Amino acid sequence: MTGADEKTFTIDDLKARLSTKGYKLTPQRKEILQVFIDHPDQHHLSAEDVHLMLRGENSKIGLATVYRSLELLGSLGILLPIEFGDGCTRYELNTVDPSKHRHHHLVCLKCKKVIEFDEDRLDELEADIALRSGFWITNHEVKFFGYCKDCQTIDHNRA
Amino acid sequence: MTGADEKTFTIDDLKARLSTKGYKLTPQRKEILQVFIDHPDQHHLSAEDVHLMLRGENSKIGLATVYRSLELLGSLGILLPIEFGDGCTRYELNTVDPSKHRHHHLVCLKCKKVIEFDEDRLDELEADIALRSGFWITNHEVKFFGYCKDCQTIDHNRA
DNA sequence: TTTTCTGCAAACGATTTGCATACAC
DNA sequence: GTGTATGCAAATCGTTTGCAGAAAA
Repeated sequence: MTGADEKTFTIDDLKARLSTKGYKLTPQRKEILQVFIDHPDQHHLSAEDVHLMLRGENSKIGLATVYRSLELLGSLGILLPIEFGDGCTRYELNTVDPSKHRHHHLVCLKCKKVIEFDEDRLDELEADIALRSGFWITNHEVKFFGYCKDCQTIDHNRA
Repeated sequence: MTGADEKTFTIDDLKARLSTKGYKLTPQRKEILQVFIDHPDQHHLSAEDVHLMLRGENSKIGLATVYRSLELLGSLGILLPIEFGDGCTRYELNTVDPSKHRHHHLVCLKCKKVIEFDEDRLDELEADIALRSGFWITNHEVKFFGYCKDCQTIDHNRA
């Protein structure tokens, strides 16, 4: 559902952004970005997800390094953090063109399944809000909550 | 900014919803709902916020009970959970009319300030998504992230 | 060489849970 | 009375941090 051919970040981009801010290009930071590049289908990776995937590839990276690197890549605008209320912060690869950021998440309250939508109709609203609030808006996030086809049973009150 | 005169839930509503599901109306559950009713200005209360407020009012309620009750009131549709990425789940009082749920949150990435907006333009999009996905959508959540007037300094990369 | 980065383990903070008692129904 | 709810304390889980050694620049 999400366009898989939008331009995202490369290892060279990582190198450039790191050095601009005085950070170093380490193998661990490359490995982590590579995980996101190599798995365009698996967005929404948590620190533990990334850690397990790298360990599975013979990396001996530490979990703390994964946490630190995910936060760093987030602050560099290479990854975007997202919260689905499942108790951990997840990340997805950002796109180079900020106007291409926009997609929605549709979350099933019962099975926790997450579906993505590319479409966005909030640019006008964002402009209004920026104007009225004086905020410099850098991103927005839309989530719809409900029950997917499979989970639409009689009682929706108890998982 | 949020309409303060929209109809929200009362203790009687709580009683009704609890008994429908076989839950008991306890003084603790009443106290907690009352906190939200008594402080329409202070939305976004965390479990610890509620606990401290009640302790300040001579209640001897336990923190675990606050957590359990907030989740219960959430599952009854009386409260709505929200996440602002500050490390804890917060709740706000729901409105009786589900079409009145809609408001946005504008979050400053630097000072963590949260501003609310009533306006919503997503009904049409929600209908589209429901139709295409087969989801039964019960709520949606929109957050804009950026930097408030006070925090618009030169370097936005480090808090 | 100099400073940043890493891995480990311990610390941390929010939330959950086990259990005996207390209470709503 | 009976089963649910509470309070407490201990346990849990995701995440952060201190520190000594390793490695970019």
